[in-house]
Amino acid sequence: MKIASFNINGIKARAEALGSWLDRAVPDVVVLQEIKSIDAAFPRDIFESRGYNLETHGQKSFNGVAIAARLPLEDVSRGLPGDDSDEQARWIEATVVGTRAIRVCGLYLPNGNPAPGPKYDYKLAWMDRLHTHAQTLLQSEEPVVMAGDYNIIPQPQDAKRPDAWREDALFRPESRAAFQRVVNLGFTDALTVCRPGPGQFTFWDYQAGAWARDDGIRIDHMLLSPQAADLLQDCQIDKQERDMERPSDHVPIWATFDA
DNA sequence: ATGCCTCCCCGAGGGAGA
Repeated sequence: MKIASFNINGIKARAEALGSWLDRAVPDVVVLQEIKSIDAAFPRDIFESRGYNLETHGQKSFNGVAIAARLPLEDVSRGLPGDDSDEQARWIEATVVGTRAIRVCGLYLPNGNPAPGPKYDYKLAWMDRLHTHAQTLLQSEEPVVMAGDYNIIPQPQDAKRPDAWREDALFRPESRAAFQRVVNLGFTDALTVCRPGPGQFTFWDYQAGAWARDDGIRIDHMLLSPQAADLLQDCQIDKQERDMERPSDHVPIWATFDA
């Protein structure tokens, strides 16, 4: 089973690039972030014309996540538990059953800039809720994949110029520690297992020729529960998508599983 | 490198992103 994550930075602006990537990558499951659309306006045909089932958790203008699969999406849940007053659409999860059932979570973790400030407080509070929910997911002792835009640069080697990010909400010590606390529950960062080493980026800013200079950061991740890690076959970043017509500023990351 | 783009809203120009 091939599971992919893609921050598309606007579903309406990315219909062509996304469809082209789906035809080449052919993921069995894909989670999307920053759809920037309400559910009713989502161009479902991108997926349904290719035989995918689709569940969206949209929001007007900002944020918004979705999950699509060529198999049925079971037990769909929207929203990260832990704060009923949180109206930002940043979490969706569903179970996909191949030869094994996998609980697939798609997440769009808050950016948090400027830091410090209320947006940074929201990011850290959201990560506390993620930690709590991740514990619940682990208790199932089933394969769980938490994939998405974490807005976290885990290590200095995950940025071309780490010094430029020292004060940024994506790289501040509190941010990285909160990410590490989730990993330390027993999750595996799929890319670091399959493709260890520096310079593997998933985001390049539109500005200042960042892509041309390969001035990127790795902020899109796939965290696997122990039961999912046991099934892991491969994990890669589809870097070439950044060179396509009207690209997102992120590229897809995917992993394959014996399931 | 505290924003040189691009997205969204809409029908101008501001908010948001990372």
